[in-house]
Amino acid sequence: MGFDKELREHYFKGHQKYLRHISVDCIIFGFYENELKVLLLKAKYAGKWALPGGFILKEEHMDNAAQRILKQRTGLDEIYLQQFHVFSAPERSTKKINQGFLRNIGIKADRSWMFERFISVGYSALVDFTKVRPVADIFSEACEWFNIHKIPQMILDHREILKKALENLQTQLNFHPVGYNLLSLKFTMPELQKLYETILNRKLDRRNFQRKIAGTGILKKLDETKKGVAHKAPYYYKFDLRKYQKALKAGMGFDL
Amino acid sequence: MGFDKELREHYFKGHQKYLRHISVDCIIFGFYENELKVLLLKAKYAGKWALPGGFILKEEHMDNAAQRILKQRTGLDEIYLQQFHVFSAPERSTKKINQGFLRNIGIKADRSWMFERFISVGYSALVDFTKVRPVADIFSEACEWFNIHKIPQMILDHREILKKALENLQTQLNFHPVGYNLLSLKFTMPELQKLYETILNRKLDRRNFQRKIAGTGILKKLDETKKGVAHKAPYYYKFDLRKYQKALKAGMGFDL
DNA sequence: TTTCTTTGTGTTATTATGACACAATGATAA
DNA sequence: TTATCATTGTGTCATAATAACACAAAGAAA
Repeated sequence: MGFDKELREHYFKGHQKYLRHISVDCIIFGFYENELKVLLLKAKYAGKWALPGGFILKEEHMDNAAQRILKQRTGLDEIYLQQFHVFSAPERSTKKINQGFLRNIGIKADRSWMFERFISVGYSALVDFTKVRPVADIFSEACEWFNIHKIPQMILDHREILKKALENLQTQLNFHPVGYNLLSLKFTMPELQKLYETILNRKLDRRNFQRKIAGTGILKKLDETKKGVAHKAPYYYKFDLRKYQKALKAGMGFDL
Repeated sequence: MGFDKELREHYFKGHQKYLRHISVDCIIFGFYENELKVLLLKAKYAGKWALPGGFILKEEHMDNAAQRILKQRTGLDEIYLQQFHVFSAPERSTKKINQGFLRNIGIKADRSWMFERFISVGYSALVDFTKVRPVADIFSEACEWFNIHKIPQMILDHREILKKALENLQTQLNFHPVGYNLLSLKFTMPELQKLYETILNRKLDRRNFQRKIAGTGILKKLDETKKGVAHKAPYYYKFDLRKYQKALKAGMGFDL
């Protein structure tokens, strides 16, 4: 079958295309139905889940490698992303796991470049959940969203990477356009607040939140209100991109 | 001569010891005579200066590689350091520069691993200037401190790396023990303030600074005052390490 | 003894923050 | 048709943090 041929190709000839010892792992954050979610892949046979990842082409910028990988998994171009940490423990990628995987699909390869040690650079990506069309890679049998607080068993140190990514998202909240990238173009104030609450994992005062956000001037209130909703309909807002980016550089100027 | 033998060894056999394609570059910050300084190496023949750097042993944690490199350049153990960014532009390390260097010292080697592309992880280190004993490496003819605002011509993208390191130091100021690592055990309030002013590159109000720092409870005032100084003698202070580390986790709780 | 610069310790006006109240809205139920 | 009720929009107030500023104490130098 075609997949196996592609896999063999990868194990035996991948080192001609990619840099050795370096990989990229992406944490793709989305926000849907008031939940913070991450996109994960189910590793074939292993039964465990994995972060979307890949390798760096010999003449490719690492940021572009991350973009390429993200495009393949989500279908989206120009995703907002940033590197947040390098994971370099020598024991983090073990030969055994990879070899076990190969045996399962009937490939014998003891000296593949894939068995060498890998140092992985973690990238954090913020995407519009509704625009993503998840696609599994050749190592995986599924590609699905998971609630950040209901993560399944994961391979290698991927759980640890995920944890670090979330911590990073929390501490850097005021320096990155989470609202713009995780929400749709139009959104209501309660939606924006819920996003912040979900990321920070704590309640915020509704009135103070509104005052502080409004105080930065990054929002444009629309005349339109949300339709078909019980109780009082909230107004829609859009970001004032110029002011948003300006405010982010200075760190938004408020604590929540 | 011994150096050349070591160099040949490195170019021809280094790939047996080290991971390919990955290097570590360190920005070593020190504070002396009210100036923020960085430790640089003068590249042999090139005439330009370079960041202290090196490679990762095949079974070594990247953090340990950085510690090992720092130990060799400064003589110090257990230096405070943190990774801050990965530099991965494919054109950042050019074959030409390395080959030119080799020609200058009379070595012919077209296919050395050193000519392959390198992705470099930037580490930021905070050290006690007075304890450092600078030592050049085999690629360098000198190892010296430079004022952060008087940086000489540098090789490759090292200037850019330095810039990013400084930006990182500035934005992360409240999350890292700059005072504890850059000053001596005993220090005066004006010294601490000058450190902050130098890093942030702006003046701070003397009285407000003192109040905010004192407010965190991270300082212990000593009975001793500084001797042999013109005008009123300032008191010495020490850090209350327990409270310092606690305060850092929360980000010090103040803006300067 | 006087001068002069720097340190130590205030005060005050302004601004930001957290805690809280009430009227307006509009779908749903009576 | 009207009442209900959860939710939104907007406001107030007490408190805390901040910026701006003043003056006395120290102690070497003149």
